[in-house]
Amino acid sequence: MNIYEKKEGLVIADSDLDIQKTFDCGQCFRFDWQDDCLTGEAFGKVLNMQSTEDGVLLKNVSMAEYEEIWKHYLDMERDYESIGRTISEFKGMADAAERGRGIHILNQDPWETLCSFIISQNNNIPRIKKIIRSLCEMFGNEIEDTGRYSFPTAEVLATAGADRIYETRCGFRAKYLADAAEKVARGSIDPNSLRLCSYEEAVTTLCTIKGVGPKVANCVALFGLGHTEAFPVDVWIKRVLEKYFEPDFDPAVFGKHAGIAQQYLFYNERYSV
DNA sequence: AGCCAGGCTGCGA
DNA sequence: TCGCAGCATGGC
Repeated sequence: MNIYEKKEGLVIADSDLDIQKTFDCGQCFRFDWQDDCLTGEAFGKVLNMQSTEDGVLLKNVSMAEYEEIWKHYLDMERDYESIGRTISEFKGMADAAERGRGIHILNQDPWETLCSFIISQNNNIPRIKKIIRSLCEMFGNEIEDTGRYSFPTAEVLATAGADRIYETRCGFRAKYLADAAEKVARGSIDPNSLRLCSYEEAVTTLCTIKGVGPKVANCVALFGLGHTEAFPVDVWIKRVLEKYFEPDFDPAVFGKHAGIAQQYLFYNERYSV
């Protein structure tokens, strides 16, 4: 990998990172394409990316900002090529690992990830994105006159309450978001601290929130807490497991790479071909 | 028009 | 403990 600054921004060269796969594989709902530019919000900032022949260009990003925020967000320090080789050695994984090459597991904000996947239940991706945008516009703050809004804090959502959250058209999930906001605002759950405890403890804690079950908790563990052994099972993954694996197959065999294997399987089944 | 969506809760057996 | 209807809304 080779990182350097130029006048448009920062270039990540000689990296396996594929922003198309990474941001279009359903782990993140805050980015959109305009032509070949990918723009969205994370950690209260706007990020603008483009895949160029030199590598991935992060527009108007300095080396300092990259080091401080985006390197970790984009999970640039993990050796995905090595992990991909390991995963592809498991029976039935070679194809998925090959097609999923370039996917990174984003290190998203834990609180935002929790809300995003509460919203995701029994929902489709375009509408999930729409609801999250409404939440940000109604309860977040505008980021430097960009017309884009930060994700609201738990305190703001707790104060707003289920009735006002309902105005985002999120339906029955409003009361779930309100419960999550209340628990976090009161301090009975601290999403950031769940990064530091075990995967099992994080999932158990998350499941005490109304509307959070095993699938949502595993998505939060994987996409927001860095617990890469998480293996979210949704309808797509259930289908994959039934089609290609033995009935008694246990994803725990992937160990700490289970979440990455899961993303490869999900992407392969859902998006490729 | 009608099925389905990166599921979960609450109920009944 | 397991199975399953119901859930709000809107994408396709």
